[in-house]
This record gives sequence, C-alpha cells and structure tokens, in this order.
Amino acid sequence: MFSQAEENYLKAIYHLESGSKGGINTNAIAKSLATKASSVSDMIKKLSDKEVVLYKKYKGVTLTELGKKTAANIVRKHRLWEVFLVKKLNFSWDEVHDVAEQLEHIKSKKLINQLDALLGFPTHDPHGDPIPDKDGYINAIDKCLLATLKETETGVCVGVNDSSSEFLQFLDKKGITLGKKIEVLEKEDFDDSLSILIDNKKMSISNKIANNLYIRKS
Amino acid sequence: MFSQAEENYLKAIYHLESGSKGGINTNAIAKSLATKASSVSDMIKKLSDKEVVLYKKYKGVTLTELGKKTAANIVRKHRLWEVFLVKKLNFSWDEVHDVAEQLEHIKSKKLINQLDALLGFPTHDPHGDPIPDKDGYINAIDKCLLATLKETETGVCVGVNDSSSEFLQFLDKKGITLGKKIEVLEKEDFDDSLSILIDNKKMSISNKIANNLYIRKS
DNA sequence: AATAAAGTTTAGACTTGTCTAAAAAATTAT
DNA sequence: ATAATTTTTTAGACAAGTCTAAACTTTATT
Repeated sequence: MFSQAEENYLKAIYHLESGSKGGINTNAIAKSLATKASSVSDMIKKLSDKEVVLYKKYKGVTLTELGKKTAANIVRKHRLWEVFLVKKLNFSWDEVHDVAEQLEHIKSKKLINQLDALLGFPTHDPHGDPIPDKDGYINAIDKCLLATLKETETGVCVGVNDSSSEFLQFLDKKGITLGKKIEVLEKEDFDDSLSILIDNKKMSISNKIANNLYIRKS
Repeated sequence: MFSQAEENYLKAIYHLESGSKGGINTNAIAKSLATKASSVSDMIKKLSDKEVVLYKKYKGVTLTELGKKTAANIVRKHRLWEVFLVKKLNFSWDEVHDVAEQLEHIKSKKLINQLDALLGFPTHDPHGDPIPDKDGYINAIDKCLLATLKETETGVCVGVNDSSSEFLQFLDKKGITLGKKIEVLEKEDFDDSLSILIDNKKMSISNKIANNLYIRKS
C-alpha cells in the first residue's frame, strides 16, 4: 500500500520517464512536484526500499516493473475519473484536473472497475490522453503536434500537450475541441504561425498553440 | 480547510452528539475513532483553536454552529457517495461504507452538487439514514425500532441501527430490505424474540435483530 | 470527608513528509 | 587536469498526528 505522497512521486516519475530516455534526475522530479531536491532524495530512498524504483546515488531513478504498474494504475484512475466528471457530472475539460488529483488516490478495485463499465470502457480522457488498462498497457494512437503539419495537410484534433485550464479555455473560445477537423492552409515563416481551416472558418494560430495541440493526420 | 484527521474527529463528535445530551467526553471519541484518549485531547485543542468545537478542560466538548455545519457536510458527502455506489456502480449496501469513508474527504463543491443532481436529490442513503442538505438540515422521518412494536402492529422497514456488513448480509439472507412491510405476529416474553410476517412468510427474529432495525409504523 | 476508581491531560517520543543549509559528487569549462 | 559550476545528498529541524507513561482532575464509594 502506498501513501498519497508516494503515489504522487510514482506518477511524476512515470510521466517523466515517458518523455525521455534513461534515469530521471532528482531536480526534474522536484520541479514537476513543486518541491525541493532534498525532499525528492528522501522519498526516492523510501520508494527504493519498497522496490518500485531502481536507484543508484547520483545516477537518477527508474521505475521497476512493479513501479510502472503501480503508476499506470494511478494514471488510469485519474483519467477514468476525468471522463466521469465530464460525461456524468457536466464538468468542462478545464475543470477536471484538480478534482481528479484527489479522486485518483481512492483505494477500491471494485470502484474503478465499475466506474470503467459505467463509462463504457473509454480509451481516452477528455484531453485525449490514453487510459491505461488494468495491466497498465496503453493503446497509443498515432498523433503529432499541429506544428509539424505541412501546408495543405489535414488531420483531426485528438489531444493537448498542455492541460492547463488557461490553454483549454483558450481552445474553447476559439472553437477548437477534440474531434474537430483541421486543415493547414499556410505556414508563416516569420513567426511560425499557422493559418488553418476549422469548421469552414479560416483562423490564425500562433506557434505556441500549434505546439500544444495533437493531431491525427488524415 | 480541514485535514482528513480533523474531518474524522468532527464527524465522530457530530454522530455522538446526535445520540446524547451535553458535552461529549474524550473517551467516547477515542472509542468511536479507535484511537487513544491522549490523541483526542491533542486534536480537541486544534479544533478548539479553529472554532469548530467548544472545549473546557475535563468538561467534554460540543460542536459550534460552524462545527455542526462542517460535520453535516461531511456526512452529506458520505451518504451521497453511498447512494452513488449502490445506484450507479452496483455496490451492495454492505460494501459501501469503507469506500465512502475515503470519498467523503474529496474537496469540490461542484462535484458534490452535481452528484446530488445525478442521483435525483436523494433524501436517504442505502441504510435509510437521512442525507443532510447543503445547509446541514436533516429531514428526519418518524421511525422506531422494530423491538418497540407491539403484537399485531405493522410498519415499513426504513433503516438500520447497525450498518456493519455482517448485519446487513444477515438481513439480505433473511430477505429483509428497506421498503419491506413487516407485521408483528407474536412477541416471546422468554427471550424477547419476535415472530413476524414479511412477504407473506412467517419468520422468527431475535431481539438483537429487532433492536437494530428501524420501522415506520403504518 | 477521605479515599479509591475512573477519566483526562501533559510530557516526551516516534513516524511521515517537508524544509534550509551545508557537504559531497558529478559535470562543464578553461 | 584542474577549477568552477551544477546537481545531489546529508544533517538537522519542523509540523501533523499518533502513542505510552505519568500526573492530574473528577466522580463514586465507603
């Protein structure tokens, strides 16, 4: 059994591992959890004793198979709760994160399995992120950042890289939601901004936006 | 904002107050939380500083208005989650308590209000206990213990005094569920057992059972 | 009213998780 | 290869919440 603090560390390491090769360093974990490197050092030792991470002093940390499975299960719970909040409780996609951060620590296998069934076994959360299955396996879809599309290419909006409520509310305001079809009309060399077509409307998108929006090419 | 430990103490005091007059003593709280009297003393001081309880050394403790409202809100959340688990996730009434004990600490007004709506604004939880409204007000129904009924009297089963899974599973086995009509056929002076009619079946009920089953007379 | 018993509080210790400041190791630059 | 810089770890402290043991207050008994 893991404490909430331990679970949060596992989740942070899991996310950091998926975005880079090799061991995760102390500072990166500290940054992602908004804590201090010394606190991370302390916690890593505990997690190492519990055999969920491999740890060599000064050499960074990696999840063991048990650690990966444990972390994936927390992510699974987080994302299922997000789906629940949006589908059943009328939350918008920019409101779900903080509540899901609490709900992901509830311990009950039956609860999460029944929730999964109630929601119709969803594969992705409201931000387009994949939901790990019971064994921690993720069925990743082929996606790329909007910024990597070339002129005349089209695709469907399938996810976001930045899940902050500011970004999500911005997308809402622009009418950009998951499932929408997007065509790149023009790429501006000067500032790397894009001119896109969405809902038959022409729209200008900054590079920052294009670098945080995932597209499945079509 | 209150920690989970603080919330558990408030809830315990709230339940103890509803079952007795005057201040609640340390030992009673310790017993109900399965902790030590010394721990209770420590926590009472914190709660007193936060102005949710009134406390005079050696004189027991009572909830302030703020304390009552806070505690009622936790009970509200607990019972709404219990309804959710039974109605939406196919839990049985003997499985919900432990999970609801965790879920009651989730902090989100929108979550609980939307949950309330999803469930159709229920007034009672799966054990027949009333759900406090947003202001902490409880709409209590007129109920009495089955053991207090006289021969030939009838009533509807509306709640349980003991919510342990052992008792609830026993009731399930006997076919006694909330909403069932019960008629007292005979009271046995020797052991205070009852002969009752339920679903047109005659059944013998021990005094212990009759003292843990609430009836609304009809 | 004095004393025994029961209940309550305090003192000091322990655990978890955090922090600051300083020491140690690893990396980068010269 | 040595020095400077960055990263990481350790040492010591603190807050929350708990515990045991001892001291204290209240209540019950004689």
